[in-house]
Amino acid sequence: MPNKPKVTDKLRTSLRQRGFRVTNQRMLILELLERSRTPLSALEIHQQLKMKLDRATVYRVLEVLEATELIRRIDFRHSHAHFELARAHDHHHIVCIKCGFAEDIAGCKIEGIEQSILRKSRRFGKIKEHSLEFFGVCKDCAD
Amino acid sequence: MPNKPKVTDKLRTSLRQRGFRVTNQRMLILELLERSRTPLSALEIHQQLKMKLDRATVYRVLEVLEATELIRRIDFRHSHAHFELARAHDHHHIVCIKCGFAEDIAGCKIEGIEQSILRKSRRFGKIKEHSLEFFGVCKDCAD
DNA sequence: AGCTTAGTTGCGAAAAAGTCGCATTTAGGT
DNA sequence: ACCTAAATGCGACTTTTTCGCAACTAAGCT
Repeated sequence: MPNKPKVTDKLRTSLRQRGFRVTNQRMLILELLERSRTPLSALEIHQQLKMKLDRATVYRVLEVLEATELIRRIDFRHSHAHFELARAHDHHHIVCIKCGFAEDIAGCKIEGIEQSILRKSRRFGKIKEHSLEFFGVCKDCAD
Repeated sequence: MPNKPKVTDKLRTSLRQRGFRVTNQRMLILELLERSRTPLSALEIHQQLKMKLDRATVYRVLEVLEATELIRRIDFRHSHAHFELARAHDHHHIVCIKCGFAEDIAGCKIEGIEQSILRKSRRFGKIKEHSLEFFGVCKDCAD
């Protein structure tokens, strides 16, 4: 009975606020990322939505969604970016340097230190985002 | 009178320990990264050492130097990787999302929490590295 | 509901980033 | 000095990302 369509509502307001339009392609990608348990690459997004949108559009949509802070870009050191829905910034990732397996780490360890960083920086006045990833060896790959 | 050639000495031992050879190309890249005040991309490294080594070699050397933990890979969200000398892990970075300018942040905020992460993880037994980058807006780009 | 138009998309091309196979060269042990 | 496995250069190639432009469409206006 209560609200199901949370992400798409947020999409509407976030995009409109900044003069962006609400399009099918943007919906599709955002919903896909919402459903996904793991961060997805541009290629994975394109493959899962094949025939629905163009590869170039995937990149352009991801750019807009990132700019509106609806999604977040993540670096797994795989030579291509991954993206995930920007829920509350409440987790980080740990990635296996051998097999690439990635797992969430619950809890954000960073909030609170951003102010002290800005106080010390000569050149920066604002922090909008951060990324914290750990790289290790998963138990399957341990020798 | 005391030791000047620190990094190259470390290169010798680190490489030899793992059965890698000490080559000119590996020296050149490591020394370049040592001299550089900022992390460099593969392209920048290749350009600065042009005529001394091939583009493919740059990537292969970077892979080896990263594996031996002599250098570290950094993600500035620029769709290509950057690399810096792995001194003590004593700093992070802050990157302007508008102009790309990057600055060091002194002091590592992470050491100490890695153990608690491993205790909670089902799949990981070892953390070898982490990356912590902040993304904000530098004063020149503030509107 | 139709008109308008600026924002978006698809398409094709291309740039940028990274990888691979193979012949040649070289580090480092004997 | 010789031998051999490791590393490099070269060229081709794949993957990842970006771009220009014509066609399409969201959303404001009447």
